[in-house]
Amino acid sequence: MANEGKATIYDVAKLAGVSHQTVSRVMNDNGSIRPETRARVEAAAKELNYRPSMAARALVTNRNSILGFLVADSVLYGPAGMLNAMEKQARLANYYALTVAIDNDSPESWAEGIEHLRRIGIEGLVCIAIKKEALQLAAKSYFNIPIVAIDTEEVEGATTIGIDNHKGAVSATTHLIELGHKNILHISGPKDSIEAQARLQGYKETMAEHNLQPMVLQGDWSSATGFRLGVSLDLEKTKVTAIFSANDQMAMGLFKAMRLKGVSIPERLSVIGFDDVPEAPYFSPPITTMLQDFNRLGEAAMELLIFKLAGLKPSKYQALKPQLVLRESTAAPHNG
Amino acid sequence: MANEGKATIYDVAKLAGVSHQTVSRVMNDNGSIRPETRARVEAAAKELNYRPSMAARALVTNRNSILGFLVADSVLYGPAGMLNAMEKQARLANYYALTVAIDNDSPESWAEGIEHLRRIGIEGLVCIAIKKEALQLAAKSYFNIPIVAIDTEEVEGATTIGIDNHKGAVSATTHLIELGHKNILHISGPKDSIEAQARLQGYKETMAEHNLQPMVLQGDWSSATGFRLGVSLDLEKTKVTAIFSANDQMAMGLFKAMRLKGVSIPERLSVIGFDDVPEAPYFSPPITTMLQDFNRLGEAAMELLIFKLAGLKPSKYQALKPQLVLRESTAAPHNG
DNA sequence: GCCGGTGATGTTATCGCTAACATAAGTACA
DNA sequence: TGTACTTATGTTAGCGATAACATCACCGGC
Repeated sequence: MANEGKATIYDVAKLAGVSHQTVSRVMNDNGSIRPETRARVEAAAKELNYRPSMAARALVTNRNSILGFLVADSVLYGPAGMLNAMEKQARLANYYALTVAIDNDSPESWAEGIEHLRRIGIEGLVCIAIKKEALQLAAKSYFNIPIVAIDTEEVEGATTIGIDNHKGAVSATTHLIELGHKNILHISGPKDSIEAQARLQGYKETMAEHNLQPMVLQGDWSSATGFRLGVSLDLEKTKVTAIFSANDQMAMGLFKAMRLKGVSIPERLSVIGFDDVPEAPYFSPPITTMLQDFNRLGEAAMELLIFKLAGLKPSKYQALKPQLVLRESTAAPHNG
Repeated sequence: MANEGKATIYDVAKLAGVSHQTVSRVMNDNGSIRPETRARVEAAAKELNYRPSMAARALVTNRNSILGFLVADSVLYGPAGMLNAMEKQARLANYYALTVAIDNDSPESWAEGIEHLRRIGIEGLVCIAIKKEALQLAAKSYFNIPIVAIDTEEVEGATTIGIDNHKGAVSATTHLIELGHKNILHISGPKDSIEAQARLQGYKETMAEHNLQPMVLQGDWSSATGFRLGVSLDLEKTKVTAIFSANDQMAMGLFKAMRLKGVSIPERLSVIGFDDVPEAPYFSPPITTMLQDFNRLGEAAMELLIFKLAGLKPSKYQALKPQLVLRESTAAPHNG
């Protein structure tokens, strides 16, 4: 414990009575070593509390075992959950997770974050919830390392992975239609979000399939906007009886607006959300929503990246389908 | 753009017509350099798209500019927000944020996470929301680098920083008392959380000061437990008219239980939470709570760490006091 | 009994930097 | 006008690993 972290490969070699190269071979488990020698080296390493210098290793191998995580909105439930899952997964494969948080709305922030990662040099990159343009910039700067992007548009130089937002939106919309609703409004996510667009598309197609007229209000993921849209929405005039909100946050804002207007959910208005945030069961009423398994998604993304790092061609990725979670915010329309 | 990231200090030196050491001096801004020489070197570096090798630098300086973040529950709003703020702050000072997520309930997971950080070698460590025992283990393993811990018990070898949970609890309790409540219940956080204990203490002291009888139910931060406790609580028998919940999550569960029992908030029961999660304004009713500024806290913690890294004695840290956010879940008791 | 092959180990060079010392050209002062 | 500093730069050594090549037993087959 005394000379904490100071022993080098030479110290170990000396104590074990072998050459430093033999120690290196034992540590990296390559080349052939007599079992007895290996034992001696391992004992010496343990006694000296030896840990190889990552810096020295990185210098000579040109690989540092660090993966970069470029993330926007890391405070949100989804990205935070994925980061968590991915770090654990990366660690299992002996990789380090270096996170850089950027601001989706500031191109300057993209460049800064990417430059930061370039400086330290990373072996692979994961981009989470970042804008297409930011991803493109990253891909251009990093064209020689594997990149996995989660929930983004396809971009040259990066492999994209995500949940099947389209199918999720179809399920959500179908649920409302099957309950008997005809005037179904969609509150969408921001225009520059690929997930938002996929959900919008799924909604529109499902409506069209049932010969129903789509109605869309543009949102931005935030509860505040959900609230604002809810306040200004005229249910009488539009005859809306159900709303598909592109995420749970906006649905929360919507709920509040409806409470204020005295519109009861689900009797007068059905609402379905998307994500299944932890708070969802505790809304008033508990919200029916589409569950996304961020944990699995994070794990899948990391597996994919590690595959690519190993130089293997990953098998085609099977997009995860969100699951309908039935709670109490949807019901049949009040007057058929 | 072609030989991406491959230029070395020697290439730059050659192009600029100087020695590699001069390049080093320009890059590190030390020693004296003729302005004209500096300009030539900088131009050469730019032309070659030169970035110093962190590995080589780390090898020789024995410092790698990496800070470790040991975090539990990184998915929760608080820790996630702090991580975000701290990474940005660290980046400003040219440090890298390497995150390791551990499981507070598994000592094995602590050891694993800490060993991971030890392997890569870090310059400083931030511990967020981790258990006392885990922090002690970390402090023991890292006694030669600065450690800053957020929201933990004081531990030898680490500097602790946090918000003033005690004062926050006093404010929350006082708010209820000033409204006229006498039978005030506290739903606490887990026993092994220092924050929970400080809040509990603040509650008890305030009650005692006003000659009121404290009542405590043991919680664990989760909405599910808040719900369970709310269901089993007999308001008639206990005469409880107000509840101070140690966090907003549990309050959410409580709200749901009360809705089910037909107890209206705040008419029949006042509830105050703690944290001010983003969803708080959208609860039904919007919840009165104690705001914690996680952003500021994260920044303060990082400033502290950077101070210590520079070898300076940081000035005494001024704990941030949570702010009362008045919303609609508290009111005067129904019958005076 | 000589030869090529394999298994186990040692030796040397090298990765790209910074530290420490060396050098050369001014600059100030006696 | 030489000594003593400062300023600006160059030269050499070494950080702690891995890679590549060298060495030396020992083994089996002819």
